[in-house]
Amino acid sequence: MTMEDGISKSPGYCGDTDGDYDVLQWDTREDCEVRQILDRIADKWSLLVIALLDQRSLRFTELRRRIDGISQRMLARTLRHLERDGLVSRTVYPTVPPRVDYELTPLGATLHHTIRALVTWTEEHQNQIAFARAAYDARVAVEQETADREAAEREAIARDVLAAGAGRVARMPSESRRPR
Amino acid sequence: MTMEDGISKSPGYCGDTDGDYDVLQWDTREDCEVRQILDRIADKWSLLVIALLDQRSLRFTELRRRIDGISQRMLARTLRHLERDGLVSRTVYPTVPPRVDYELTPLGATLHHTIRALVTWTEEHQNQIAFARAAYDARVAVEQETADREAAEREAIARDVLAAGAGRVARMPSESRRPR
DNA sequence: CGGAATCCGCCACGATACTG
DNA sequence: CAGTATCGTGGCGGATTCCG
Repeated sequence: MTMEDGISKSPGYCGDTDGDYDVLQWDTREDCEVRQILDRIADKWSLLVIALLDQRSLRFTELRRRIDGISQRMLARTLRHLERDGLVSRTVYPTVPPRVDYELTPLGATLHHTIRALVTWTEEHQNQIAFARAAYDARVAVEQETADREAAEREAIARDVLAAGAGRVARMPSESRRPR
Repeated sequence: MTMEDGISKSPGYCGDTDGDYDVLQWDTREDCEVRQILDRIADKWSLLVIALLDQRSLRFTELRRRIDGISQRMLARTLRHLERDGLVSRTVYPTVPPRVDYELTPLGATLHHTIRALVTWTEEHQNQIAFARAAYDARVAVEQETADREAAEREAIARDVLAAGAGRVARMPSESRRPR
């Protein structure tokens, strides 16, 4: 049992939830527990699993087939994490072909609403984001191009000066300049 | 310009947002754009930056100091990603000590509510999760222990059998079986 | 079928140093 | 001050194999 990943034995509270927290101090308490939990539930696969488990309980292979990009290792890991966090429950039927069902716990069900909100936001704004990205990329590309041109120009000038400085006549080698 | 990370030039749509999407098919369209955006905004630092930028605009160093765990590299990267996605805007004041302000765009402001919801959920349920984890860990520890004991027992039996077999005729080793 | 264990590539992230 | 460039490393995640 290598334990491989960062499952800490001791939760180690760092700040209680007394309800007196301030939005402006939210950042300070960030790297305690909230951050960790957030990273866990918002990771690559957890969102998917929770979303799929919302309506009905599913078996391991069913989940595997529905998610499609996931490896059995990652699915097992994700499910164990979610089970550990009390978000999904695991029930084993000791039949001849072993069968294991996963379903959302009440706690997991409450999370689902929040997750849906996030996903919905993403869906609703993905075109805006795509547009913003395209604009940004275009702007960067232009800047890059002009920077390249200017750099080439400077280089050509430097070459010219050097050539003129180097002994003898040396006619303008500016012909070697490569406009792009 | 190494481009280092996965900033793809071409967005590459894979499913339009025609409003006719079904919750049950949400999983299938997962690995297209939504997943990518989700990973971006829910990553380790973006949430923090957006949360901090909610009320007022901040300079680079101000953000750096407030987040505290972050390296200048990650902050720069995060800010550029958010800028690219059109969630924060960057304004440069060409003063003698250069000054750069970051603030949320309207789009970024809309995201803030959703993020707050997620964080709030986490804050409200972190004790439940901690409890579930403790219970899970305890259960696993117990199972682990019993498994170890049984393994040791089996090993002892195996040793007995081998010793009996090595020593000539070997009387029925079934006596060494430990009924449980 | 439902995993656990092992090996391994790769890249995300952090620390450091340099630029404008 | 506000970054970029370079390097080193831990761990995430995939492929494979074995077990109950």
